[in-house]
Amino acid sequence: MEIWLCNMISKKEKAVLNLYTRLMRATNTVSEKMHIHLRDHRLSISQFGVLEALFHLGPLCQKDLGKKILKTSGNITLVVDNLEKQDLVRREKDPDDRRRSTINLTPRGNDLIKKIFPDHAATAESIFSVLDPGEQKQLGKLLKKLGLQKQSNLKKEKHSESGI
Amino acid sequence: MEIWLCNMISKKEKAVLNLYTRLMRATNTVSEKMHIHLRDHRLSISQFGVLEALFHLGPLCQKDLGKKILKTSGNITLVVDNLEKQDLVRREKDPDDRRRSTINLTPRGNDLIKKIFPDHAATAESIFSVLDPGEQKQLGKLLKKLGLQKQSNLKKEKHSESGI
DNA sequence: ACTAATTAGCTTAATATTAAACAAATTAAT
DNA sequence: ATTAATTTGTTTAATATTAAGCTAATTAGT
Repeated sequence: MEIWLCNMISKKEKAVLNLYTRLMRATNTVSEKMHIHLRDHRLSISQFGVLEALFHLGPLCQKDLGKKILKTSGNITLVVDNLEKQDLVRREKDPDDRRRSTINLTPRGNDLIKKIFPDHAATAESIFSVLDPGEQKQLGKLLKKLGLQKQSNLKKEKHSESGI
Repeated sequence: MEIWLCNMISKKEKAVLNLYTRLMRATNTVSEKMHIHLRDHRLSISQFGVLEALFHLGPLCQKDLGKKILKTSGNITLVVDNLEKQDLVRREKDPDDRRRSTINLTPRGNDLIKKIFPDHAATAESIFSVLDPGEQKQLGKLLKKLGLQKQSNLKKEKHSESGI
């Protein structure tokens, strides 16, 4: 069962692939759980991400929202469209730069996110409670290192926004 | 900017949300990089996952493939359909259980995965090389703990009163 | 044997996501 | 000032994904 590995990849690469798998599985587990309570409010993860970002950071343009929730601009257009249909956010033309619109929470959107955010936080705490505080801190440190890598390490990128 | 946190969530919850964000960002960074070289072969991550699973584990039924690459059964049906169209895998009726079909790699599929797998492994190694071996081991341990949690920790109902 | 429950896979409908091409507005270069 | 390059957001087309419901096949309980 393991013989094929010998002539294709090194032991080191095998260990790293295992690590990759674990990262994907952990993320999958966590995302699924985080998604459960959002479904009760008919919010996708992206929609929640937008509401949360606006709630925490105040009004943002779509570009910044995209950077925040790690989605493409076309996707943000749709997410904001759908949130606008539900009267949770409102586009407002930026007078200083007429390419931009500023996305604002409506009172309804503000109420909603204020209402469900504590649940969101409690869910996250419950999920990560399998790790003790020291482990959580350590995990955070390692994930930060991993997430901060720049695309330029490998191949070319499409739109290199600095923050991600 | 931080005042709102005080009366909504605890410091502990805030730390955990930060950890959650880092997990998502790290996964996003890693996935994007892993995806780059697959695009050159016109494979989605799911498609590659199926080929890789078959390559490593031998023929599998769709249920097992779903467990392996963490996708729903309906999705597996489509992924296998598309791979079959490209003559990379082949469904074979299981004579012992006629509900099942066994998914096999075709020679073409076998050649492809054999050809691109080393690149895949090398990419993974490059991505995770920002962590030293000790850190990688530690990260693996923590992610395993996180990924192994069972749904039963939280609420497991699929749809609540609202029905969606 | 008969019925009920479960399982595997498929289908359908709705949504999500991306990539690519595009228009309009802004900024930089000369 | 005029042109070229960049940026922001939208549109479009293709694919991905899930949830829910469905059929057929199998298994378990009686």
